[in-house]
Amino acid sequence: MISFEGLILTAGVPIYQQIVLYVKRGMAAGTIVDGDELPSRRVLSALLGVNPNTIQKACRILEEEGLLCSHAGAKSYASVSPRQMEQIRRQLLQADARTLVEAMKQMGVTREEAVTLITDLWKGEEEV
Amino acid sequence: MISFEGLILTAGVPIYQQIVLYVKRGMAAGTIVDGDELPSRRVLSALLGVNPNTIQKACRILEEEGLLCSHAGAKSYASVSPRQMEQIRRQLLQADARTLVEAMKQMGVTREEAVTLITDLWKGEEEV
Amino acid sequence: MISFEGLILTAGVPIYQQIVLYVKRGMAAGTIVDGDELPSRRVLSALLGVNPNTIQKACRILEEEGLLCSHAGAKSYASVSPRQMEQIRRQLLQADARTLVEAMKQMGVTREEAVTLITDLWKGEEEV
Amino acid sequence: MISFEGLILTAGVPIYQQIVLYVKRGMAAGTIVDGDELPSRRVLSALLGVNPNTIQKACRILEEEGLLCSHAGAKSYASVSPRQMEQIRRQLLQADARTLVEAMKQMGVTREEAVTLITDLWKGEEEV
DNA sequence: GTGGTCTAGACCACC
DNA sequence: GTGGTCTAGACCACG
Repeated sequence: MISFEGLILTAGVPIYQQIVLYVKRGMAAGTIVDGDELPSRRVLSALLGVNPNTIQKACRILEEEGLLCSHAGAKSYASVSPRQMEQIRRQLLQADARTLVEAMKQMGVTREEAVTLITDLWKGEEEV
Repeated sequence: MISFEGLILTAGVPIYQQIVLYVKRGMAAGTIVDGDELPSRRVLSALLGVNPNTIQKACRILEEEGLLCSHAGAKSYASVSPRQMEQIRRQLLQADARTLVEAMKQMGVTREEAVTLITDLWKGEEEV
Repeated sequence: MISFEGLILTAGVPIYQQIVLYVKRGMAAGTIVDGDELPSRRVLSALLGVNPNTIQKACRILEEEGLLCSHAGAKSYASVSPRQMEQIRRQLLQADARTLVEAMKQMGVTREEAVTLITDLWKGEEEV
Repeated sequence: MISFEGLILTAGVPIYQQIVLYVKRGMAAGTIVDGDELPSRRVLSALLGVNPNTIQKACRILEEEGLLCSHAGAKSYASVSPRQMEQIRRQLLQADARTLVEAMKQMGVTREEAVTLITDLWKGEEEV
């Protein structure tokens, strides 16, 4: 069963997108593997405190991308091949890193400063 | 005069937020300093290819945060003290870095791998 | 025993409604008369390839309208008086005809054109 | 401006489908021609007493079928070629007539009886 | 119990 | 003012 404990919803960005991204990142990390069972719409909606319809939209998108397999009346399962996993991982890493680099450069931060900032934050979070 | 040449609008996220963030990052970088003049609503609207109302909304937000000083019928000027600049810089850097670290960790990326990814991307962009 | 051979399920409209309508039309046609036995839930479910719950819902509606008489653990029988049959027949015919006339008129079809269309289609189906 | 006065919403069938069908029938009848302006979402929603989102869904479907042309911030216009009009007309007429013939046959009505029913109803409505 | 759809109301970007 | 999107709640068919 896929766990959504680590998902912290942020205001201002569409909820269904956050759910889709969370699942994709889990697949990229290997936390979510092929055949994993997804909690039902109702359970997930209660767990995240959002409307079942919002969950449904996220699931529909994942299904259209071939990452989720769901049939009426039956449970839903993750459907991700090693090839897809690798592709997702690369895409997400590139997108995240690129966003940060763009922001840093625009703020006049040097590469060394950026790396220091990242490593410091990384260590700080590990202590928590 | 504040330049908006580096602003590349991304689809999916509110335009006025992108404008606000662009100005804030410029202030954090020192590119935009206290007293800098903002292009008129009309000019900016034409420059970015967006609706004047959208520009107006971004300006209103910046004004409410005390980062823009505008009087009716007159030009608008950046209003940022060294103390504000430092605060904005720290906030934005922390936010961006934290977002990346969270994403990387969720995807099971090690610190070394993340740093390598960042530095590589940084160099690659410099060549462009 | 009531036959359901002629029932062709259409997607998009609730199945239980289609079943109810099929039975009513059979009563209006005299194909289904008072005392006729209904196949069991299980058999009907298998015959139509539908969930037993859906069959159950259709039966409940017919029962509430007094057109079906079923006792726990026993078979179900059609319960329709000549008066009811005539009423159902008139209602359904009027409803169907009215729907068509409305549609035709809205599309600017003349009465002659409509009659020709109907008779042609009628003959065409008889050949099949 | 396209008029929706003749649209009477029926319960049990999706509202957006009824709206789509109404527009198509208008095109088939020549009542709605290429370039005709559609009332705004808000106006239509108030006129029909339904949610603007329901109107939006109907419009989206019409747009996907190439029968409506709408741009953000601008009015929406019907977009139907003579060829499309003829095609729609044929499809709708066939569908409506076929539905009626099936129903009538199932109820054991003869062709003559059906035609009489239709013509009588047609005259009756004309008097109204 | 499951997933899927329809209607509803609020918000956003744009003219 | 316009069209477009997101979230919400109720309902349906199904296993």
